[in-house]
Amino acid sequence: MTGQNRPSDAAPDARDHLHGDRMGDALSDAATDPVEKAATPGTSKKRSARPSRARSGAGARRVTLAQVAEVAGVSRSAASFVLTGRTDQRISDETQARVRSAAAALGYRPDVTSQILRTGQSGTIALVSEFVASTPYANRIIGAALDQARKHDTVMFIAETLGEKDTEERLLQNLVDRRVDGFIYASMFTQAVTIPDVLRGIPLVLLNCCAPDDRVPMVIPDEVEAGRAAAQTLLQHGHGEGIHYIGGPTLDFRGGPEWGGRVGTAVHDRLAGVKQELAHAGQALAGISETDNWEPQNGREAVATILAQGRAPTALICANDRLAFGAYQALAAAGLRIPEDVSLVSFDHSDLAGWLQPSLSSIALPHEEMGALAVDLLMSEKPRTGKHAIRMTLHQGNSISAPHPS
Amino acid sequence: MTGQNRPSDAAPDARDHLHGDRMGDALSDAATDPVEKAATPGTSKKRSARPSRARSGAGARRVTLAQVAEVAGVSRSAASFVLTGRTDQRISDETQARVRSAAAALGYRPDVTSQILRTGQSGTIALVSEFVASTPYANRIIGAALDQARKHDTVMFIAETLGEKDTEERLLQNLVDRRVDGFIYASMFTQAVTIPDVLRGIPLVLLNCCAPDDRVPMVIPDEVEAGRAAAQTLLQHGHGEGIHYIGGPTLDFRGGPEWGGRVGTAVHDRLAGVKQELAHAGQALAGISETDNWEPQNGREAVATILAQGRAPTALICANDRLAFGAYQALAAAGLRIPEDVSLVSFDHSDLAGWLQPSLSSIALPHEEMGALAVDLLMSEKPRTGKHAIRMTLHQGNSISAPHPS
DNA sequence: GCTCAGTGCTAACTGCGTTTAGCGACTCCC
DNA sequence: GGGAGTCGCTAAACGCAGTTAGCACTGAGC
Repeated sequence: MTGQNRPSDAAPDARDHLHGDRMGDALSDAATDPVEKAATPGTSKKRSARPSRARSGAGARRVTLAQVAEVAGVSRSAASFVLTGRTDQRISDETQARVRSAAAALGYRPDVTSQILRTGQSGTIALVSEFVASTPYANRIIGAALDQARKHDTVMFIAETLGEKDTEERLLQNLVDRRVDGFIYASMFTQAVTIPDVLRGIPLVLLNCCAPDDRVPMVIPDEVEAGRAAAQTLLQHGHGEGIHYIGGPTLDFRGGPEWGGRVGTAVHDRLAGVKQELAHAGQALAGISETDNWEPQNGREAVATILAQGRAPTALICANDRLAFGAYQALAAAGLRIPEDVSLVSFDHSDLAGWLQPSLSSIALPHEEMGALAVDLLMSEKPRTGKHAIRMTLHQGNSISAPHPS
Repeated sequence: MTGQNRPSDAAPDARDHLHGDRMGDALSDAATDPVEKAATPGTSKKRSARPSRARSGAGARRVTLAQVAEVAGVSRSAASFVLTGRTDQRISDETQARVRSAAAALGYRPDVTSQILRTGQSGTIALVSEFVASTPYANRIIGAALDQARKHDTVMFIAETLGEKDTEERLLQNLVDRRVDGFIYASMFTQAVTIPDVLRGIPLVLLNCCAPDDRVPMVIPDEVEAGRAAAQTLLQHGHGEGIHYIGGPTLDFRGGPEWGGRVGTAVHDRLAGVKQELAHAGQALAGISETDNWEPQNGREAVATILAQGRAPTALICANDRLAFGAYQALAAAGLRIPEDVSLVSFDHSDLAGWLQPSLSSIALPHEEMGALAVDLLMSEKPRTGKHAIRMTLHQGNSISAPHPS
């Protein structure tokens, strides 16, 4: 990364470095190595002999506080007091004006690194997840969180671990080293997590995941309520005996077997809510199709199996939109119409729900709301701790009607 | 963000700059809470080799280089030389070993902020984009880039501007202030961009976008080649006269009218490649359906219109998978079978392609490859500048067959 | 004439790792 | 034995802003 790839060939700057690997070399023998190579690119052996002719172009300007002070004819301290707005220090209005205009004239920007070094605070937060940014399922969490951070006038970084503990450790340590002031620890799908040790002692909000520690605010979708809503809308349309559930409670995802259908997961809670609501109306599911995964293929297979077994259901509740997509395909293949022959309701309300024909009634995963709330909680002085269950709301499509009189 | 939301109820940490009684806290705390304490360890004068509470827990308070040096019985300079692996400095093997074991014993981690302040380098890169992380279209760019960065032993941050110039400016400035060593400036969809001034003078790679400046490496998909491949596969299956293109050249997206169908965009190049290949075989498109957008609805409407006009095409080339999805729906509604009656080929090879039945033949947008290459270029000493066109490869589905003998 | 409070500012130190200049001790060589 | 060279290390400066202790001065009050 030396420098052919510069938009400006004018000015080599201090960033020039070669990729020797300093820390790595130094400590490679220490197997237990606590001082792991902090990915510090080396300046070691042949440090570029380039004179750091420093600033020239626009990007390189580094006006220091000392320069501002000099121009304003005051001490650095005074300049600092003015620019940091310290009201407990007495600086005459006239001097304040001089400092401010000097700063403006020089285009002074405080050096963030020094500020961090001195204050221990960076004024930034980070959203750390395994796969939220790098997969197409929960991205809107990110957009909403960024948007909210902007409203709080805070810069938010996104960091992604790709699910590897080792990477996570390094990444978090690096962020902590950079004095990130607070963390949002997010998960692509709702699950239980262990709070990494590195984060202890730093403001934290869990997003779409939960931990046993009740002192941490956790933002999760209210899946039970969502399940109830799904059942309710079908009941309201007159369905009752012929409701079949696809998705099932045994889904393993990545959480390992012990995670499977535990309380607090989409897998468990959506179904639990459905059952509750039906029971409340004196009904019960006609059947449950457990699927290994929640992709269209699984939906197709499940529906095909159900249909092969005889009586077609009057309605299907699918654990997510992709399963529902598969159901659409299988129903079409069997010559059954939606919603005339079979009604469908699903969860997530992804783009897919709007793409299908007829459009799919789906209960939205409130990713936007969750992302925004997580930021609000992190930024608040005294956040309410524990679980914050966000309501999942039904987005009506055209996939539900009264049951076909059979 | 003061700190009720702490997983650790241990009181103040370095982040609460209560500089008044910090020391007191640190000491009393060392007594009561051996685990992690935030406050800066006493200004060190007397206290010699404190017990190696090592890296207990994690918020474990910063061990400084001075402490390592003291334990090892050398000066800070010597310790620094050893730990940074400066081979030009003469330190005996024995001293080196002492320093290293002291560092290990204390769980020393260099303070990144100080390193940056002194060296002007942070050992990190950043991927900045408008909507790559926050929308579900190009996420795999991120996963691949992260993965590659990890292979280079470098931490990569992700930053997202949400398309606002103002936010972008602040974000980039912030990252530059933090001495990010290099940038990948990425776009959700292929487009021309203006390189922000802040980035001048800093290693840069453009990803999925391009700029007039030839000194910058740019990674873009080879859309013309992709268009040719799409046409070619249809020609090979015997199609010729009845090929219809959906997507059109007038798509505006967000680029403004002057951007529309410009060379170097998916909008323009895919179609251009198709035309080239057909012309080469002495053929031409039977028709082009320009659509305002590239969503399923647009595909449905386009196909409905084509069918209403009379002769059904033998094959459709759709500018992306979502358009193709709409085409599937419209063809099904018209009772036409895929591929028996109409063949389909499309671009992007998103998940959707695999979900459809029959599976959709689609030419992959090489997001993984692009993300990885961008990182490689950024990390390389002397990257090849200018455009790097990445091959888009056809993923065969079951949506193409020989044309129906009409 | 002297204290006292308030005003307006500055010198000096802090954070922490990196880097330069250079010092004492020893060896080598003519 | 005197100069040069090497080895192994240290003191001190440096990067930059934030923070504390305190100084010089003015005007009021007794």
